Amino acid sequence: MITNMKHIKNKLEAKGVKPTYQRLCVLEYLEKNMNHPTVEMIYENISKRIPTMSKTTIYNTLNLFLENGLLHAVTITGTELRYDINTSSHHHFLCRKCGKIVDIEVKCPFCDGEITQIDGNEIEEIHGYFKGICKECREKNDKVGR
Amino acid sequence: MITNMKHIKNKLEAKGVKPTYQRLCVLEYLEKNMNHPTVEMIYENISKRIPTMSKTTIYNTLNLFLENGLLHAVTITGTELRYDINTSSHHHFLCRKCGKIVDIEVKCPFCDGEITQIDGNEIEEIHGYFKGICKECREKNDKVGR
DNA sequence: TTTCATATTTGTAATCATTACAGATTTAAT
DNA sequence: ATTAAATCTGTAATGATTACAAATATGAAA
Ligand SMILES: [Mn+2]
Ligand SMILES: [Mn+2]
Ligand SMILES: [Zn+2]
Ligand SMILES: [Zn+2]
Repeated sequence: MITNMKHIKNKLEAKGVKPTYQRLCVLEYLEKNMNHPTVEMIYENISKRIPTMSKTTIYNTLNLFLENGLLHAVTITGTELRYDINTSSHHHFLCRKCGKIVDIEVKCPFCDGEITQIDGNEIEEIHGYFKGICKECREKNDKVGR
Repeated sequence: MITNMKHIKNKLEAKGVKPTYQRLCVLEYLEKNMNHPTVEMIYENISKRIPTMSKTTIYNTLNLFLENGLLHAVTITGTELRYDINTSSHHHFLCRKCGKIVDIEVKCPFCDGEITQIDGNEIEEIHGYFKGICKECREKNDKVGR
């Protein structure tokens, strides 16, 4: 995947978002790190290079991106929002050991977008996620011999 | 459904939780109001009858109930936890108009408990919910003629 | 190029849900 | 009645997010 600045800039302009320096930085981070980061993670990374970057700007930028469909917010840990540059319909897995969130591709009957109603309720968004122990944490445990 | 105090008391004792007055009140509220309430909703209701009830006790009690499997927490709005006395495997629908959360019975291949792994990740919990406009809000809109 | 209105960024204060904590009260055994 | 443990209460602290106002940058008009 190409994540150069030109591509980032085009993506912003295609959505009618003015490509400021701060916005380019945030979008670049999201494209390079597809880890469903927290605001804190984004801020920590960017502020190392740009010490003047304000955390409020991260919040403002992410909310702007949300409004313009550049990303999705993931409510899963319960304590904070996670941001997802992958806006296609997919599910998630949260590891209770290492806290990692990974994408899950499931053939869910609702993800196809064919079903638009349930019990008379009109569906606009579908959210699905699993909690448990991720593959890496399981393998790590096996090595220790538990 | 029978929701008298005797039944409530038995349910607590069956899980090894000492049936104090405050705990009985909280569990009674949850059984009578299966609306996936917030802490605030529970507190507002109970504190009317028992003005001495502390909000901290509501939190403590709900966390105790969670530990003992008396209820489930639902992470769906992103701003606060909702509590669910229905501990069977089911999904939810959140109305973006009225904020109501209702149970959804879906025949999801994961809810059966047959699938225990995805991509090597061990599944312990399954969470699914939909967002949109609930049946009642849609009908209300139709009446107005929109 | 100056001028000036507008958009953006920044830092701090406020908000809100939740947890931490310590003192008061209740419970239950001696 | 004593007393230790459990529970409850009120307040303070925490942490994520938003509100807000001042500072800065942008971009068009003069
Ligand atoms: Mn994702
Ligand atoms: Mn439910
Ligand atoms: Zn893990
Ligand atoms: Zn509704």
